[in-house]
Amino acid sequence: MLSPKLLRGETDKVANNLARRGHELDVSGYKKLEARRKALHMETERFRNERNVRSKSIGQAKAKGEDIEPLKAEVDKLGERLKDLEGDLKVVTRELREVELGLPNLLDESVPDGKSEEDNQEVRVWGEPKTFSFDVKDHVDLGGEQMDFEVAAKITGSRFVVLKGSVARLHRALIQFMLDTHTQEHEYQEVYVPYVVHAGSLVGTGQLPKFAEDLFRISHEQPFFLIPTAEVPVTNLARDSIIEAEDMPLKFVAHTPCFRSEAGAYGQDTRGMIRQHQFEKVELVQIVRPDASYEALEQLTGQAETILQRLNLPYRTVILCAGDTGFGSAKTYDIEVWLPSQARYREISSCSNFETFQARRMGARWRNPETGKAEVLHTLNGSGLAVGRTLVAILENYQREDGTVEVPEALRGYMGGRETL
RNA sequence: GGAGAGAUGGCUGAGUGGUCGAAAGCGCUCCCCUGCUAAGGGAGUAAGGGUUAAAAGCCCUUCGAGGGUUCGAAUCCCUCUCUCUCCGCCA
Repeated sequence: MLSPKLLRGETDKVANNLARRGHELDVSGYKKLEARRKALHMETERFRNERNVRSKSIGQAKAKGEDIEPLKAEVDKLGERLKDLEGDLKVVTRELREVELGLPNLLDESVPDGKSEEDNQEVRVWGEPKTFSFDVKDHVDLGGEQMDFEVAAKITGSRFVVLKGSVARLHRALIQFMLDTHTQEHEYQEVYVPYVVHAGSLVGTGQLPKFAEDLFRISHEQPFFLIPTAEVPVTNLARDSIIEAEDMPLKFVAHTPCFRSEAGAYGQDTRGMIRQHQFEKVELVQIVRPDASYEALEQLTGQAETILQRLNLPYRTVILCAGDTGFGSAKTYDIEVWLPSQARYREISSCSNFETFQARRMGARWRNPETGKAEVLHTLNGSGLAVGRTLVAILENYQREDGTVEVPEALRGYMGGRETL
């Protein structure tokens, strides 16, 4: 959510920034609504004041033993009008909040213009796409019987997978390796969190109210959802709280499954493990002082890249252009790993600075020692990394001519010393 | 699942219809005193919003959430959520 003050005070400026994303803010509609809210608000306050003052005088009159009946009747009438006003104000406030919750974040100045993925800018490239002297197979062929989409479809449906044997173990090894690296070398605290969250948490991180169709909703009575990313429960750790400056930055890493309905992705990446309804991810989250968030974004992105470097997987990092930057993000780097079967880079991590966008929705603040006040903090997150896609990248990049796959050196300790899958 | 207790400011914790945005303590800030591994005294200290060029001041809202009673609710009633204790069940 944007600062209501900023939105009110500099509506046109905000509209211009949002236009870079292709989001059109209805300025006159917003201004009209806001003007109505303000008028109602002031009128309501006036009536409340009147009521409070008079009620107090009734109390005093009663204490003196005076007749208070006529006074009561008078204030009673006032109360009726007040009730109407409060009702109207509530409706308008709710409408306005709906509008505010639907607005994406402001973009950082360093975000390049552009409409789509094609306008993203390469920031750096690491490693070189390996050349193969034979026809490369994709991960589905390489996984063979140990990557079973058919049985998963029987159990559940499309976009699920069953992993077996050494592929299942490699999958688990990747999780361990990522968690160990981030906790031991990058000083993240490992956390275990709920995979089911209520709507408030999703509003906090920005998935709701706008992107409900991307989520799996469970339970009929209570609005519970499966998490689409660990970002939701982990960032919400700071919900409704005030963090002391000396405790910052808070750095959390969590491994969780992620569940996405992938509505609207029909026909995309239907083969293999690239796009699944359920996948594992190791997620990095930082809760930081506002003046430190951009430094933290660079750090966090670099930490995610470390994993690919250790696995010796070629990748590149791009900065997302205005049109491709996610709803809540002010600035996002995507890390893309090289997939030989597709002969192109594919997203494996997305690292974003949300500035105050999520914190404001969540009520997450920190105590600024300079002002002594509780102020809205900044949140960031990034995949470190998407486990399923990392598995895909390993299978494809480490394949041999005979269809076997070499185990990356960094993972052998997690694989009982095996050198081949 | 059954029975009971509770939810108050950064924290602990008083407060059962008006003078309570709320005692006290802790913490924090400032000042005074003191010279020795410290302590003592005083003052201030909830958040959000409106009015303002800004501040002061004034006003509104907020005592888990939502609804209700009342001229007036932290305080009474209803619903919900969460926490704790005991019993039952259980990975």
